[in-house]
Amino acid sequence: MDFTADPVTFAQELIGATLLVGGVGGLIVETEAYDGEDDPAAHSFRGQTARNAVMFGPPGRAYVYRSYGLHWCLNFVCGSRPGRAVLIRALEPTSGLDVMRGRRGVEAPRSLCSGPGKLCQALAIDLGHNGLPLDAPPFQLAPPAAPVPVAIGPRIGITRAADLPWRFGLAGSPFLSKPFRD
DNA sequence: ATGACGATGCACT
DNA sequence: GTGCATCGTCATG
Repeated sequence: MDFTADPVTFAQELIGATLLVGGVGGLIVETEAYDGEDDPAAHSFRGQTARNAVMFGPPGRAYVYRSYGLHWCLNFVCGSRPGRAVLIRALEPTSGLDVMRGRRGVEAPRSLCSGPGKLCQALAIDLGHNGLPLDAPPFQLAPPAAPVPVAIGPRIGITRAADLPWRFGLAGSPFLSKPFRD
């Protein structure tokens, strides 16, 4: 995977890619792009801080942060300029289903990783993963085996720049955090 | 030192 | 569809 691609491009390229953490995970079916200091919704919009420092480091690392005081969210730092990242929002579980069921406390595969906080719980991602390279254990990342149909829509859960169509998903997938409007 | 506010998920109506 | 848990981070004083 080309981590130097800009986030809007990279977020689309990630749809259909395989993400495993410690052998547990699945196919990436939903992502969002965050485009640095030009993007009012990005954590890096107001410059570098202790929390978002990883976003200003080299691409190809994991940026992990806590959301609403209780969930973790996973991003892939990317691009040729600092402050860019792609939020991983949902997976189609393919490996380690029982492990994920145990961590999540739910049975239905479609409820295992259908949201940024859910997938971090299912893959046991926390602050300890912040800054780790994505091309080395415990991470395994592989591009899509074949081209996939990508749906496009506005990003979720933000108040600024909420109109930008920077959410991407596997068209028609039942594993999305929320369906796309056709 | 303090206060406002989330790149959410879940239970409940 | 609505309400709320829950706390780190950041801007402000």
